[in-house]
Amino acid sequence: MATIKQVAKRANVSVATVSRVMNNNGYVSAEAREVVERAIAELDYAPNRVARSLFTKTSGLIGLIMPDITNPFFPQLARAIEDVANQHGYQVVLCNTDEQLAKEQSYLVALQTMHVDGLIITTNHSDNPNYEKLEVPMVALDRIVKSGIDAVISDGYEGGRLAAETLLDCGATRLAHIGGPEQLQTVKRRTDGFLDVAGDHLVGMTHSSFTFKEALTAAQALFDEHWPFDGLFAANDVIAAAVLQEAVRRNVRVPQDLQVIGYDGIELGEMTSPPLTTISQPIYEMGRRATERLLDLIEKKETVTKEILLPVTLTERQTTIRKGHDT
Amino acid sequence: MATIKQVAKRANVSVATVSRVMNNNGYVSAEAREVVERAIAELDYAPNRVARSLFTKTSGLIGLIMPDITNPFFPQLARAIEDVANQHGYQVVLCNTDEQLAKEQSYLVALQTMHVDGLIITTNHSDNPNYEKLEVPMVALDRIVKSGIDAVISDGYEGGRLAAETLLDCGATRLAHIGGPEQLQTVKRRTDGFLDVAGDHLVGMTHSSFTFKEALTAAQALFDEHWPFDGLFAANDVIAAAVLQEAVRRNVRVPQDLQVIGYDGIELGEMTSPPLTTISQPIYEMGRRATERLLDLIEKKETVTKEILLPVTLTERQTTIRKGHDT
DNA sequence: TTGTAAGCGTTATCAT
DNA sequence: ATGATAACGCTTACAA
Repeated sequence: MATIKQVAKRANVSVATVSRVMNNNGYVSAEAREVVERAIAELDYAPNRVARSLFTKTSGLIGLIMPDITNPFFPQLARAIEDVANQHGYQVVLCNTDEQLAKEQSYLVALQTMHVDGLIITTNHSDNPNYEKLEVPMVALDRIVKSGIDAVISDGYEGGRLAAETLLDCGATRLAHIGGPEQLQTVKRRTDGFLDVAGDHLVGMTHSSFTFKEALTAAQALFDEHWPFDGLFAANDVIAAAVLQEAVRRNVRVPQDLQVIGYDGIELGEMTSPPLTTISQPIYEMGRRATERLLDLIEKKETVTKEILLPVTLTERQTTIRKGHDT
Repeated sequence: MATIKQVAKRANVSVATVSRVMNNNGYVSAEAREVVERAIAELDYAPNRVARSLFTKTSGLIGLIMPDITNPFFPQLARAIEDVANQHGYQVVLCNTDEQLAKEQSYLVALQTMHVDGLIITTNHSDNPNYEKLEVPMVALDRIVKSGIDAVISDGYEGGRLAAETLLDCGATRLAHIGGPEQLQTVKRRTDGFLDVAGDHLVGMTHSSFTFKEALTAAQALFDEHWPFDGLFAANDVIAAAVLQEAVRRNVRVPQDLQVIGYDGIELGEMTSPPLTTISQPIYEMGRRATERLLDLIEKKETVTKEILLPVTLTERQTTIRKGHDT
């Protein structure tokens, strides 16, 4: 790799001039610009970002901290983040924490020492003190944060309500629910919204992690203990898929005997049989907004902290039966 | 963030001494070491990796170039790569190319100028000339590469054979196949293996991209034009899921009327109804091996190029019916 | 055993 | 309009 010095030499100018034409600042004559540009092209020169970083204290790097990219909710988020980062000339460093504080800490110092320009955090410990003393711009994504950290989330409470309303609307009268991990605030809101609308119609409920295996166990338990019910809301699409599978195993017909609504709107929902009705979060957009917000924080030095709340929508597929209804 | 200079001052030694204790090289007295370590602790000092990079010409960064993290095959791979990278003190930079050459190029220069220590490439253009002139260690993953680039792949040809053998073993006599994108060498091998064993039993075949939507269209066409068949091999699990969905739409019972085998062994296969029998690639292990190989290239300066071929296995779930058989 | 200083490739200040 | 040069924070000869 050529250096700025070699370019300068070849162009018969000083490194300062080369730097000026590259960064388009300061005065530089037309002729100078031309020779320099030729030299750059000839040497196939690209400035060393490490050296530049050392001086400017910016790296063009964004740290992305998530529990596990393998969880099907996160790839879309990561994609959105990487897309807009890339459009703005940033790269993203992927970190999987498995929600372990220790891993998170160690990533944090690694990222800090490599001078990342910003952080996007989709992890739970965002209320832990380490974040505050970090002097790096950051935004929390799909996580609620107490302190003055920016956040973008979608409206889980409304999503839960919408699920219950839809089920009722579709003629279900005996409702069941499988909630997510109880320590996840954003997920708990879905349950809260659902419960508030379901009221007395609720006949059974349990909780599960977001792994398919555990979801299957939870679904089995729910069927064992609370069947019959004719409408079920799952806290995410993976859990809903488990319910669907358990239903066929028990010869429960979906949607005729049991209507099911999932949550998230990940691609998996299209692939189940039958395709899953679900409450869709605007996943890609959440990632996009979070990144745009982060870039504002970085580049415009914005200082007021903001919380962005995005709406969710009902995606009707074939695990519910819409009946005619007023309104 | 404290600097080495501040540490030196506080410890009353030179920066060289501080550097020596941090890197554990050169002579340093016990007392010196102690004061320095105390100073480091007190100042909460961590060395600036950018500055270190500038000198050492290594960044601790690995570039991961993939088509699209959103494609369900890749997250597991990414996870494996990130895991082992992290265990060895490296971070990974995620790049989505959508198989577009232009994007790939621009990532390549970005990564190069930031001095990544190595590259893992799961993309198609790996035979393009840009890679060769890059002087960065790299390994191709799930891609076959002509030139002298290391690669880790799994045995697609054998996988295809295994699928056909299994279907035949399970009593299927009229076989169908949906292949993947034809330009993907590793995917084409699955088809080759399948066809070689299926022989005259093949009654119909088509191709599809790996998006669910297109797979559904392909499945419909296959049913329309070639039904009846009683054994189907899909080039990946997403396509198989589409087949399953189309089968229920047509009241074709799986596995009684039609047995289905997918390919990849992604989690999706557990979530379909019924759960999908599939040819599993050792996805995590592929990522692991690729990264370990890359680290060898980086750290041990290995120079002979190697191709690592991993075996695939049959994962029997419920879309096939194993009959008793000899051997 | 320890310190001084050069150098890594940039950018920006200050002369000229 | 251009060129020297200090500085960014670190590592490593080389000297002491």
